[in-house]
Amino acid sequence: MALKSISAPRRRLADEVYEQLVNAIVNREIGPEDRLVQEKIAAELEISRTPVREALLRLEAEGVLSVANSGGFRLSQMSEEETLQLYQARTAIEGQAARILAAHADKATLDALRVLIQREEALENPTTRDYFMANRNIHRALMEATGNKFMLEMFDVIWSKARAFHLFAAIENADLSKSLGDHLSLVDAIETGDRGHALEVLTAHIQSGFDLHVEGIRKTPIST
Amino acid sequence: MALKSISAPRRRLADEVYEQLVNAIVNREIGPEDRLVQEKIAAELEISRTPVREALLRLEAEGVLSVANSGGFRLSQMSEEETLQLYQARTAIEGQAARILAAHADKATLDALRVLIQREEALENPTTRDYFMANRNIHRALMEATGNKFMLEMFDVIWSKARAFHLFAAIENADLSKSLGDHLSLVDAIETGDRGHALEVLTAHIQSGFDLHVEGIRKTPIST
DNA sequence: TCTGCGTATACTGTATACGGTATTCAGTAC
DNA sequence: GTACTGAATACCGTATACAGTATACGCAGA
Repeated sequence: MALKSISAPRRRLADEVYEQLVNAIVNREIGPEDRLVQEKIAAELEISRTPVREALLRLEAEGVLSVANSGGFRLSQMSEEETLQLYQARTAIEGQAARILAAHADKATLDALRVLIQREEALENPTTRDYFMANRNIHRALMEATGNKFMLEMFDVIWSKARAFHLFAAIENADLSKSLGDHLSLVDAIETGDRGHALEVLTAHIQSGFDLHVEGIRKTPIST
Repeated sequence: MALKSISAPRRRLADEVYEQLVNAIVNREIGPEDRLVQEKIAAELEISRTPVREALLRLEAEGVLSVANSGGFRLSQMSEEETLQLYQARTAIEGQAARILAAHADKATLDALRVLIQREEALENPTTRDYFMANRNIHRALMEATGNKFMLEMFDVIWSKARAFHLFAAIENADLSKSLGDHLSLVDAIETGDRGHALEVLTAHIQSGFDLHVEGIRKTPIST
């Protein structure tokens, strides 16, 4: 019979709290000055402390929050050095994906990627957030094409941090708007089947995003 | 004054439970047939369900456990396909580390690595677990040398899974014993300063571990 | 013996209660 | 005014209590 698994796959209140917190952080409703206290949040949401605690602990484990000296949690701040490291990590994951695709991907997969890229890049009156999402969707599609669930997980972890710390965003704004079509040439590089080449092009692509990010602050290449 | 910070940095009961569970899994005291139920574990450890629940949920998030159909948690099984993917992920992280080191590392760092490798490989009457730990320590030292905390985190995630699922172990047994000195040549490859070369040598090293692993089962290269 | 339904129970998620610890603040001595 | 001490309090971690849900089991009817 066709009626299987309507069940939302185990929805916990903690998940809800988690999402609300992430949204609040992304929308700048929670600033670096705010102290997040279990009881306060629980009262605000009119639930008990238990799920709130779970959500906060999860965010702490992910490195988004850290314990404040006087109780409660604070947004962790990401230093410039750490930003660099996050870009390096991105290169590790996405670069390997490019290598895998260069070696394995068939034409149909690559063409599907091209279609998706063109769709995502066709933005009208885009906000910064739209740019972020489009860029993320494109890069995530590349990851999905490899079919590697662990690497996809890591991709999501990295981009969650980016979102929480408002990275990969302002940058990509400039990037996407002025170098539209860049993503298509990534696919071209993959299609050559040359793993090394695909890796270098992907690395350069991410590097250019990073360069825009630190422009005027300092000049350090990501891996090279 | 010299009396600073005795404080154990926030020890929670949940951490304790978590460790005990991981140990039990690694030591095969928990098999794929066992069902892990919050109340049972809590009773066994003579604590309440709250910290137990937290630990179980964490292990679920890490993919080590999954919910059993009739309540409780089970060990998740890793398929051969997933094993391949884990090796690919390993290549992504450690390969990028090799690239970074090839570009940046100074001689002192590399020499320190060489010393560590020789120390770790000097095993007497080693068990499989000893092999695993030595191999892990060596590879982890490479990661630490890059100074990238995100990549180090991902390394730990990958190797935790490996430990929980008893991977990277039997394999490395043969690997280490018969190709002692392989790790030193990794450092040599890095010292050439050629990023591409370093990456390829590292990839080949991991590939050979994987090949041993699936030998006689099937032949699929990791990324190529 | 097999099918189907109803009840028991097993286990979870959420709420609440309790006890401890660390920070803060006020009061007192200098 | 400054420095120290002690009480108040704010917050957390753990235990326990409660309620809902899904699986298992037994019994009635064929």
